[in-house]
Amino acid sequence: MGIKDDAVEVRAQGWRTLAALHGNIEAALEKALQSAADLSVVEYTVLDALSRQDGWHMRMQQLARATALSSSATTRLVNRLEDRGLLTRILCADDRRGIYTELTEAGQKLLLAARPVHDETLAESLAAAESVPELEPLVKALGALQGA
Amino acid sequence: MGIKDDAVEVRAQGWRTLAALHGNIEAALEKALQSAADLSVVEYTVLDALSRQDGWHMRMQQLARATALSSSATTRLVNRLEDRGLLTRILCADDRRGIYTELTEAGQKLLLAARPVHDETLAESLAAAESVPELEPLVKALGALQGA
DNA sequence: GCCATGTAATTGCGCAAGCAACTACTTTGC
DNA sequence: GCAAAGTAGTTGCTTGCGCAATTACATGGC
Repeated sequence: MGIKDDAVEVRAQGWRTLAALHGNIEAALEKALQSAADLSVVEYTVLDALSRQDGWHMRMQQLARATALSSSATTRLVNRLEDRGLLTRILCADDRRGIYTELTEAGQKLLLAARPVHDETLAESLAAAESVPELEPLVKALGALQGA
Repeated sequence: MGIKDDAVEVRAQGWRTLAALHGNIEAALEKALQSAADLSVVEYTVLDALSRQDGWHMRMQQLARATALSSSATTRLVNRLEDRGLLTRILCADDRRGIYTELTEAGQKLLLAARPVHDETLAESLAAAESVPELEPLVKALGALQGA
């Protein structure tokens, strides 16, 4: 076991920890958002990303990147949200291939209702993870990212 | 904006970063493992978890927890791997409801072939993420977890 | 011993994801 | 100008997931 092998093992361990924490948080958010606002995590992510965007509109590809989804999945995700009246498609004037998505009133309203649930659930999940020995260091590190 | 509101925003930002990094790594691993060993990330996770277990066997529920999957998904995941001859089901003697899964020779062999690919891809993904300003601090923090 | 309750794993079903093929539009090269 | 190559978004198809119901076994109360 040389230094190099250790580094490999440290990375693998770090990745497992990251995946575990991610899974925990996502599952908790999924459940909470589903029951509070009938939104999945990605759906919330879209609404949230749109609301934090200047002008409140984004192109499909930006959305795909923001959600780490394929473009086909993004299309159908936007379809679902549009069918529910939470956002609208707007054709790009300058590039007629492109499509902007924009939050509707209803979308903003739902997001405002969902955000506290999201934030609280996130806080709870992180707190819970902090009492899991395996996850605790990563949670601390996460909190220290911007926190000073 | 009080201190409390800042904390909320820091957590949300941290979560987005975590999710983004997780997504990047998972996508890269998915592609690499798929083409190198015809394994998905969860499938690799199962083989790897089994190999790092004393006696090389785990119960379905442990596997479900290790992979952050539902029990039904775990059943089908084990089915797939069993059909390919990579692991076998073994009935528990002491609790006849329980089922142990155990790596076969072929499973161990495939894992040994896949592991270098996994580790290299992980290293590359982390290196790539380090040059993304948003992700860089988290990658550093991850490396520092066990790394000293 | 026996019934009620609880737990382990599996199966039916609906849904959302990715890939590949396609359409529509834009840009590049000549 | 116009053909060739590139880019944005959508659709058909397959696959894997979670939830809820089910089967098989274990455990506690009496």
